[in-house]
Amino acid sequence: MGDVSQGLSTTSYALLGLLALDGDPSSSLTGYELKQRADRTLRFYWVSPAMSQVYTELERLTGHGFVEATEERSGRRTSQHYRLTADGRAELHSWLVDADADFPVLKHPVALRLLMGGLVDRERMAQHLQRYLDQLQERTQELAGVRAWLGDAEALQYPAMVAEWGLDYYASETEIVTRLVDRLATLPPPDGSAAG
Amino acid sequence: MGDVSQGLSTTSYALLGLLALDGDPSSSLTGYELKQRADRTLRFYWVSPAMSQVYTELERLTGHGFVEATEERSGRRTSQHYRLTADGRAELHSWLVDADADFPVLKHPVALRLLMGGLVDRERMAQHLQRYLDQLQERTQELAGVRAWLGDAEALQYPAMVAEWGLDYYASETEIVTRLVDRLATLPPPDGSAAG
DNA sequence: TGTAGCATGTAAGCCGTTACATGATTGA
DNA sequence: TCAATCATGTAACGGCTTACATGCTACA
Repeated sequence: MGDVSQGLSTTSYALLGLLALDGDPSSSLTGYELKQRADRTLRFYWVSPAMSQVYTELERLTGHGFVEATEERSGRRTSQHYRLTADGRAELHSWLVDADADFPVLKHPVALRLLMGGLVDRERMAQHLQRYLDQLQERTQELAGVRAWLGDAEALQYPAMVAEWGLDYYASETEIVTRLVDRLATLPPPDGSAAG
Repeated sequence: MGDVSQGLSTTSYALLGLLALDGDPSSSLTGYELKQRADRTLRFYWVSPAMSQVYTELERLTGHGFVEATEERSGRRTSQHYRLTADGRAELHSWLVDADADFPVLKHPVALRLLMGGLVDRERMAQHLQRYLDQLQERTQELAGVRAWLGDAEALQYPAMVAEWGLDYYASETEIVTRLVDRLATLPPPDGSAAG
């Protein structure tokens, strides 16, 4: 049973986790609903996979026996509802317990541009950072909405903790970038290196 | 010439940027050296591509005319040294100026596990977080080394800024996670939800 | 003599995206 | 009746990794 324990991608486990988190154990979700859950939480500190990827993963997980589908019908429209199996729950549990979590990977296009700040004028770099600050604010509001929606129920205390972690992170990032903008403004003149 | 301006991946631009940053404009790097530069800086806020990927990108960039290779020979060993072309510099510049930078993507396996913290016992989660704190400290030391190595030369002030950004981020993350560990310790009992 | 580092590549394959294709249901 | 949302998939392809393969050079 447990011999395929290393075969799943992290995204697979993430989706398995979303199914496990969804209230009572007998509840089931469509691929579409799962994608919505992912958009709501997963995307802030992992990725929200594309719809097509969600369906692909659900099929893979079904093949492993970690989820099972039941076809439901309303009118002439059928949809697959997926539910975590006991095997799936065990697999998820052993992943949570065993695996050495990788160090987080940050793909930060803004930092990447700042690295090469010497190639463009300061104003332009400041604009990039300013735009990033705006985006950070948007994101913060979105995540604050998620946090509020999670409420204070004990069943959701871990998701709530993660959401707060994200909010703390955004706050810190906002501070850092604000300081960077100030610092850019008081930088010594760029000595004309911007030319090719 | 400029009609392929949207064709490069961010990693390509990152490598182009490393070539541009490498001291005097006439300097050139081997793929191997470029990979070392990437390991030193890029990996903290982007990714350090695999060797094979570095060579692939260099070939692609050569095809676009953004870098050019010269074969150098020492003993009976030959190696390709790559240098940014004027076109490459222009391409990089227009990317720095034009492109709307994407919002950063964070792939955070530790946060992902904490999300499902309710499925395992608190001790286990605390151990994950503690291990993450240790890794953060290692990373901080590595990045502090990079920051020191960059020095205070004006030519490297932007890379230095980015390194400091990273250090601030690690410091903030360390604080947040430390608080989380404390909070886990004082959490109400897990009410036995860990069973299947 | 042998190992670590320098240096370059090819092949296979996974993960994930975008684009495309289809059709039902709800509500304005 | 039209648009938005629900719902499900396939095809093509890009980016990146691991594993494999090769050979030189410096040094202990």
